[in-house]
Amino acid sequence: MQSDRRISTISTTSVRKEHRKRSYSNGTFRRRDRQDLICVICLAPAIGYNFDQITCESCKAFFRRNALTNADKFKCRTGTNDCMITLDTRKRCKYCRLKKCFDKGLRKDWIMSEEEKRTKKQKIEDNRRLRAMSILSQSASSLSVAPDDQMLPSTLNRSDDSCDSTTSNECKPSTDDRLVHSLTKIAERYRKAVQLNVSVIKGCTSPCLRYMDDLIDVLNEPTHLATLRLITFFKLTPEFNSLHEDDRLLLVKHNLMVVLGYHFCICVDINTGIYHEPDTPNEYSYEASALRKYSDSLYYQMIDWSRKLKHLCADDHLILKLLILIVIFSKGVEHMEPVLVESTKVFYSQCAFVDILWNYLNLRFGDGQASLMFPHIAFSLMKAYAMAREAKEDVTRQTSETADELVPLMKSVVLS
Amino acid sequence: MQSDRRISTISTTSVRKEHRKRSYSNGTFRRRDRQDLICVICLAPAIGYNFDQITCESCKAFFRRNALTNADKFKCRTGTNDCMITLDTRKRCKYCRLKKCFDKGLRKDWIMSEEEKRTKKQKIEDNRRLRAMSILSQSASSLSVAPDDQMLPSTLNRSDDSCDSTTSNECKPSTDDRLVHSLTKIAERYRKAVQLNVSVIKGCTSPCLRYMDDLIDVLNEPTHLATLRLITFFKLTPEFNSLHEDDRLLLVKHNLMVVLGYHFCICVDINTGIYHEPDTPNEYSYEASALRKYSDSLYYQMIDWSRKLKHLCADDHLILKLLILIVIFSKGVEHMEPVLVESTKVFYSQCAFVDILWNYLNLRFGDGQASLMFPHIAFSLMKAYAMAREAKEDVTRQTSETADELVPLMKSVVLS
DNA sequence: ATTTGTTCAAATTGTTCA
DNA sequence: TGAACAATTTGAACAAAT
Ligand SMILES: [Zn+2]
Ligand SMILES: [Zn+2]
Ligand SMILES: [Zn+2]
Ligand SMILES: [Zn+2]
Repeated sequence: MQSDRRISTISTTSVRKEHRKRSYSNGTFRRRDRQDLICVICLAPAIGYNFDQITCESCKAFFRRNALTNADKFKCRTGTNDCMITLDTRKRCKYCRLKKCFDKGLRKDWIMSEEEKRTKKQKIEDNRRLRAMSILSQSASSLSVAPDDQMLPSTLNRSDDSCDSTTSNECKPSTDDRLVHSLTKIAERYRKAVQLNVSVIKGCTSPCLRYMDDLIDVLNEPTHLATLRLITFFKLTPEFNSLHEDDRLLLVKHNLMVVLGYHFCICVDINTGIYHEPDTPNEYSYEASALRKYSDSLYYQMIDWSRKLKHLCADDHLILKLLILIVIFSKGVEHMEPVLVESTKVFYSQCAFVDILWNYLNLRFGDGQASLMFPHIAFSLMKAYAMAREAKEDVTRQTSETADELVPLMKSVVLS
Repeated sequence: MQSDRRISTISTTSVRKEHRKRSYSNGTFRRRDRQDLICVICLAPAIGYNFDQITCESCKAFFRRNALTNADKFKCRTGTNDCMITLDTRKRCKYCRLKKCFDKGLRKDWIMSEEEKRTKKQKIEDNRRLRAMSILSQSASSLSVAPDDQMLPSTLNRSDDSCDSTTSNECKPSTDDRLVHSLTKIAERYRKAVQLNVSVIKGCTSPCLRYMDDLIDVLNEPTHLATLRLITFFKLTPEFNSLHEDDRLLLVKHNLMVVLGYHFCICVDINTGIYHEPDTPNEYSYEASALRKYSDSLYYQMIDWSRKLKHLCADDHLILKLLILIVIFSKGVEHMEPVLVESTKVFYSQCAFVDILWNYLNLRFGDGQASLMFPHIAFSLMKAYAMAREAKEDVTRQTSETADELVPLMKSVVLS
């Protein structure tokens, strides 16, 4: 009101700000206006704000293309430097069109720099990969099994358990029962996860080896199937499925490669060198040596690591499945730059499964064994992370040209 | 309303506007219309707007060719000055055809002037050359090496940069480590760049001199290869590759000739007078005296300059490579008319490499030496720019007739 | 040989999509 | 928001008629 006299300089700025505020703070206002917006440059029907002013698509593109080029690149065609710019005339004088853009307050500093463009591109690619993991977001009920919402009873928050040895036997069977129940659930979920994801490759009735020609095939077939199954396994695990979606994506992205190592250990038979998902009699088997497609080094490391791990846990798949759950809840083993939304929840979930493992080890191998085994398990875990990183590097190196052939989900998993 | 008296111009304009509006404000209308447009001049099927009216191709060409010629060049064939102009009759009376063009509102001021035509032609030629440098635009990843995106840690802002592998002592070795790391990267990139561009001329197994007949050959063979390698070198340098494309092109266009001087210094052996890219045992050598093809004067200057520079930097190629990087980020040493889009970024990149050079000189020759050497380096640089300009003049002079024989990329580089 | 007509190349501009 | 695509509009170059 009192700014009437300051139109030329001040008002443009404040009007611009006003626009901004209105357009961003009040969605309905903006939407209502949408229908009859007109471009401040050429008066054509406009689509919304571009570079801080309401413009049509073409003026938006024109500005983006020309605002950063040298001012003296254009010359007014009429020599007046004041050509009228309308829908009809906007093509006639580039100089005046651009001048009007600046006069009307289109901001060239909003045009993305190369740097920003690259960042954005990267982000888009990331998102594309995350979206490939959208099965993570689909509701568990879509898995056509009744999802058991029941979190496993953590034996952690036990006023009882702390008195483990002190308090006597009456509370002990209760704890064991709970443990067995938890373990049963976990085994059950894994089984379901396997069943729910069947190979698209025509099965075979009798045991049958399938040879892999190159790394892409390894990744797109057995590893992809394993990934689907593992993700389903996690989705069937309420502690995981109840996490914030961003966290689920992040945890999978960062840990699944390691998980795949443990899964390999579940599937591989060291003696025969055959890789086969247990309890899937009609599915193909693969040669463990297909891992050579990553690199010979990785293959030998994986075999060696698997042998040791199998020995350590007496080839008890339940332990491996627990380790898988523990791994998937890991954060920060590698540097996990983006922070988790609910990192505490993730941490406690992991603790719960560590606790279950601890108790199971003591139950299975005798009291006190867990504490003896944990250091080895931890060491094995470190090794698994190292191999996962190496495997990713192998993939990155080998598929730099052919990354497109990877199914999108696997891109998310195996590329950095 | 008050413009009644100006019928002839205004009315055509408003009619035109009507056309325009209809055709542009309604996409479907326009598209449907495009099929059966008819020329306002001869009623033949038309293609779209030409000089502001819908015309056929031939009337468009006719108008372009004749509208700017003297009006009285033509006379009406029938003397009526009102011949009917149709598809069949349009050829009969040029006078009336042209008259109808003006009557219908074709605008002769939309025909490009000679000046504009020349500008456009120049632009096309420029673009053709730029496209010859399209290797600058191709993504670095297409170079089939993993592009290391890692900018060199400027020792300028030494705050973070997690001590990569050295958990060692204090700050000093960390800085040195970073320096060594940067230098290693640079040498590595140069090496890769050389490897990635191999001569198309059949190599030789044993050292073998290749004689140059004339300047064109010099430019098209060894200089072209050197150019390709240097451009690749820059592309492998993230600080360069992340610049705005326009800037990359501009920097190369303006600085590459100077860079080629430093590259010559890397390749030449003053004592033997042989020019040979280091570490390419199977490639031809050339006589340094091939520079006489530019001019004797330039040859002597180059040899003298190279000798001094080699002496100054103890023939340390790493220093020369650093100088090359510093040069490519130069702006305004010569008058660089068009302003860079991201000139600040360019400036800081250059500073980073100057910094690296400074530290390297102190490291290699002893603390405090850098400040003693820099004036000489700066003087040498001035000389290099002077020679580059002279070389360009030599080329322009000598190839004025035969410029077509130059490979396009070299045209961009050596023709001002 | 000139004029006319057609086809082509190129830049610019506009639109759609994610 | 930009990328990628499609359309428009210009002159050049060539082919065809006068
Ligand atoms: Zn507009
Ligand atoms: Zn103008
Ligand atoms: Zn016509
Ligand atoms: Zn006539």
